Amino acid sequence: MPRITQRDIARLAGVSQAVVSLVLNKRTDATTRIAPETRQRVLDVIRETGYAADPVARRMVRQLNQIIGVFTYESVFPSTSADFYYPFLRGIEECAEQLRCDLLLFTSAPVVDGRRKVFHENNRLRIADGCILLGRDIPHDELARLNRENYPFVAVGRRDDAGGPVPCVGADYAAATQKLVERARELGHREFAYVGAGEGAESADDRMNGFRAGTRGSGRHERTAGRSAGETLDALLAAGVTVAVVEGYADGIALIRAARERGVDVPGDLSVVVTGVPAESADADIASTGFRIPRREMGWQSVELLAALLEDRSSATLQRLLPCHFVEGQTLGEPRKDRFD
Amino acid sequence: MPRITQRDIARLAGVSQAVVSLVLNKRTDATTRIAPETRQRVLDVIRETGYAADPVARRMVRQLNQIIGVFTYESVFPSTSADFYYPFLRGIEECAEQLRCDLLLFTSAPVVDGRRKVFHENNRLRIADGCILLGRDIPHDELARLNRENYPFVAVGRRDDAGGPVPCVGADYAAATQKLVERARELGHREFAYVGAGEGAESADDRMNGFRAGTRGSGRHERTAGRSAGETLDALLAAGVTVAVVEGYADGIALIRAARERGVDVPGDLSVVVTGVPAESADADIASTGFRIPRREMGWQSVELLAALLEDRSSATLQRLLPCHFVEGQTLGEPRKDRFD
DNA sequence: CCGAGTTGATAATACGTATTATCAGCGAGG
DNA sequence: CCTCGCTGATAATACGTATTATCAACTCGG
Repeated sequence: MPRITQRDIARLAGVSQAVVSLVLNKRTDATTRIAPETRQRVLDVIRETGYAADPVARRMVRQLNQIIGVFTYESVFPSTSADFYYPFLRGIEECAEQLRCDLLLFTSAPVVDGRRKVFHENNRLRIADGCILLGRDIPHDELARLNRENYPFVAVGRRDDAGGPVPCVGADYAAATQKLVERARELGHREFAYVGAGEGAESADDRMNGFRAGTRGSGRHERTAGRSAGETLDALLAAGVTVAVVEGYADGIALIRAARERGVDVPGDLSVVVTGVPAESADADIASTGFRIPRREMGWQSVELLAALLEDRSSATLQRLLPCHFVEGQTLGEPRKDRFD
Repeated sequence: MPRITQRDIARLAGVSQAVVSLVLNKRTDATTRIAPETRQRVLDVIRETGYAADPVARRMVRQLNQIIGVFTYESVFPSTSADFYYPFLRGIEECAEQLRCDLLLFTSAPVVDGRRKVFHENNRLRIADGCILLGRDIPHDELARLNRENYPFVAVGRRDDAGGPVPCVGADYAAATQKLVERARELGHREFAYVGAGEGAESADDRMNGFRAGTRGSGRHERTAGRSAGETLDALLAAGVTVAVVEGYADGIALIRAARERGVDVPGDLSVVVTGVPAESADADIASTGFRIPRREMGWQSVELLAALLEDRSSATLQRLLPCHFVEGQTLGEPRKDRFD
């Protein structure tokens, strides 16, 4: 049962294949004219046979596939990754839908050590017109290669240059973190500490930079790697810190829990602000103060930016930074005046 | 920045386009021979350029693209749909990954009245090798048309015939529901009621059939449409029902809550079993008894079945039914012996 | 030194559609 | 009668890949 083609329609209507195509595409240029009765005859046959043009052949002729690739550095749907990827993907899906594009998830990329690699043996990136890159951290060399190959892509999350500026849609962690510090300062805080790596990924760098700007370089830096929340808490209290700016949400929650367990009042004895509160806070018992990352909007705009790149390479701004909105929680308060009494 | 083609590769490697194609397809027939050094030269260029064959052109000639379409009747990522789609997609992603296939989400299909339509103006189904259909209910006419057009697809969830058997991977609601009833019978229950539509969708039909088989036709049927949980509860109690077999999880929870509010003890006064408990019960305060739908496994097997269809049209079993596992909760108990005393 | 067989590569073609160039027919104006 | 302009349709081609037929060069046995 071979597929019905325009040739078949043409034969049935007693015309040429070209006429069928012209009728289908409703061409009414001055250059292409079709007699009304001929057009009707073709339309009749099409209706009778239920013919529909093969979209694949159609795409052969038009260059773009209307397919946007989505490359995730971890599997998308396992629940461990879900909370992270979901909001981004929601925005991506919504924008793609509006642009009438399909989304291609590169599940074929082999997972090595829990991570996918863009450039592997049988790379299929070019199936899509362009690609959205999604991941906690994206290897610098892969970004560089994408740039080198002039492949249209957009990273979700700000990225440092890699053989040229990397097209990306990020969140303005620096400004948001700085604003958190300023707010704490207004409440009377003077002893700040940044809790987390503070380096490595761009997102950490940005937060640390914002922290430094807000504290005028006077803040402490408590690294969490290899330490328990309790140990970090001890270090903070010993140093006389009154407000902890925590890099990761999970670390923030852990710190607050550790404080509660020891009878350290939050925010009475120690204020804790988190640089990234999930959209739906999983821990209902703790309403942490901090800012929200506009993940959905980032997803949306990354697709929009990619579409702009595909239309016109000389697009204005290759990098977009979206503002984060303050989240009023219950873990930031005034510092205790009498704490050294 | 035109697309890289085999012609480009051929030029760079100093061979003809045909050789590139032959190398790519790893042809080792006696009729097609390629010198090892030539092959290597081509492979080198391919690797350097990151070339990947245009799937659309490929599809023109061959049948397969290594692309599996995923058609969802609602948007996937919005949180309202997430809980439903998520487990299916997890299985789909995992299986596709193993098969080295990419997933194409048909986000281009326009959403009308909150639902997508497969067959619309510019249908792109054939870009994929085949398609997984995912949705609470799938229009019968679309299934029929897919069958008529001989397009390879698999529906997730059992479907009635539509111009022939519909390839699908479903859950055996009938058997699972019947087993629930039997279990209640063993505990001493004799007054059963099925709560829900009990018809319309295949999933409802199956549950109802299982219920009828389990009750030997003696059970009641309480429809929920247009009624509050309280009204349903009243009807159940008035009829002397001791165990309610509830179609939807949300309805089940609502019924239990309504009972609690009125001081009706569950399961003391009324047992409630649910025909479909989510993997991660969102309502932590209620551990409902029922069975779990193997959503992830359904997703996985649907891809596997589709792959089988693509390899060999005369596949053995077009329809698969997976068993549901009993979930021991706290809403099914022995009926009160003295309730009429 | 010639015909046959082998090796390695290429030219040609098909897939189904969209588009462009071309062409046959015809009526009108010169 | 010839040419021009116009109408309506067709032939030809391109898109990128896979496959088949073909072909040049070389080897080898006789």
